[in-house]
Amino acid sequence: MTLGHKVSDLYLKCRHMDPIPLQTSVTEQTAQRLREAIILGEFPLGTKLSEQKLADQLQVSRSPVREALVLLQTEGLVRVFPKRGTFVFSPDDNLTRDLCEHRTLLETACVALAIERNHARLLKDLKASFTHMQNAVSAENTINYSRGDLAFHRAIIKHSGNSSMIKVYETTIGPIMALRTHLFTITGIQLDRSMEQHQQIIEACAARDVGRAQALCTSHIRHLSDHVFEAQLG
Amino acid sequence: MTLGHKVSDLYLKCRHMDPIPLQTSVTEQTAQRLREAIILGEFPLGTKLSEQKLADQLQVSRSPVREALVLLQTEGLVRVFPKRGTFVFSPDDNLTRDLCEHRTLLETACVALAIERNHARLLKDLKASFTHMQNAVSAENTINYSRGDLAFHRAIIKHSGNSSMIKVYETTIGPIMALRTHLFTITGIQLDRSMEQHQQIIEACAARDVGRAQALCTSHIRHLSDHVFEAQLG
DNA sequence: CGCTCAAAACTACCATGTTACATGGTGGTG
DNA sequence: CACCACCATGTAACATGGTAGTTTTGAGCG
Repeated sequence: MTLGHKVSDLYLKCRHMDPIPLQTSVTEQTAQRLREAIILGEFPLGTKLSEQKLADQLQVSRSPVREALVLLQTEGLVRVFPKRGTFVFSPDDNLTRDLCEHRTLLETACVALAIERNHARLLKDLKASFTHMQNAVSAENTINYSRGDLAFHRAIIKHSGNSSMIKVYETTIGPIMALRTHLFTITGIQLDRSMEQHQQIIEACAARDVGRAQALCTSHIRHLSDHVFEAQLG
Repeated sequence: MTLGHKVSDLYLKCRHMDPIPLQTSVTEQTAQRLREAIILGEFPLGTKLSEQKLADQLQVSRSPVREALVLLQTEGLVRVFPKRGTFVFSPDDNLTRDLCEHRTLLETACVALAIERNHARLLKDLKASFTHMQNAVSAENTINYSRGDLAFHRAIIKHSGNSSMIKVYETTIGPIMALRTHLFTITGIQLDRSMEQHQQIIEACAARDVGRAQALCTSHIRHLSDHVFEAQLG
């Protein structure tokens, strides 16, 4: 279990929306480290998380851990049962369906807004993420590929300009990313097909073809959920 | 047997706290009380919340208060500035716009899903809420009117059947409701017009007219946001 | 009279201690 | 042998105390 990230690295990674994060509390650092750990699959889904163990590993007291777990619960990554313990979320069919349905709603709405409001910046970030993913594919680095993929979709949300949706997207995509990580470790993923889909989304955005971009996002997410269900992950 | 009661009896009573833990922690109780207080306008928007004061008022220690504030922060009701304090959220133009845009997205999506998936139950709850609001209007009880209004829109979300959207809706509508409460205290609201809008939404849902229901929800929310902007609340 | 700086008061933040609850095991009893 | 009450242990929930940082205010100085 490798929780030993550098705080500064994590801080840079989670800087998508913080308006004024001049000072970052231990609680937030702890939350970020745990978030990463769950998303990257270092804790198997459904396992119990001991506050004391986490506190020992992260070299902090239990208070920040507790508050971080409260945060992660609102993001759907863990489930807290009073007096019994905290567990990493474990998906069921319904939850996966709901999450993907919700993500589709958000991304289709945001891609329309982003094309309308921030066309240039959207394209810039999409292309940058795409290049990042290409490099990851060449290097066969699945972790970096995931990061690029995440950045790609975050760009769509971010450039919608809607702070509320940006915030919610993070809490929606967390469990999905954790699921996908699990998927990676079990079945792998069809990288070239995924790359093609992203490429098409970029083209549709470049052409300001909102309808096509939305359709592509929808099918892109559907591919993922189908994949999850095939693997019977939930 | 020397003792009066058998342990097994107690076990039966609290056997399995299945879907929702019936044991509610002090933290959640605290969060609920603070949530209500903010939404009902007991704390003016933007005011500073002292952990110690709140702990004294609520007769608990500071730990539950802290964790409750973390919760409320994720719901957008308060804003925590490390080492500086916790403040009730104060809206600006952009936030209000974003929240209403987001709420519109959720409600239009959910009303379509609800009509498709839970038509009967949707209508039942909508009508019940409507009756509740009518009674509140007769009694000139604005608090009850707010509750009914909230229940009305929650019904739409709930019967979409999407757990992820249900969860997010709460965190989206919290600040909006707080804003509306503020609006009430300042300018009042056109109750009859609002009632008419709700009535029309019910009719559209009854007729399974998805497009019309969505359009009505959109304009309903737009009325609210216009009202907020007119009052220059944010 | 206004400005600067420093000290004090306040506050959040984190650590530690205490209590209460849940769980697994064991011995006793029908 | 089976079942159930009791007990021990581990863990979470809550309380409290100490520390570091921020804001404020007031006194001294320009």
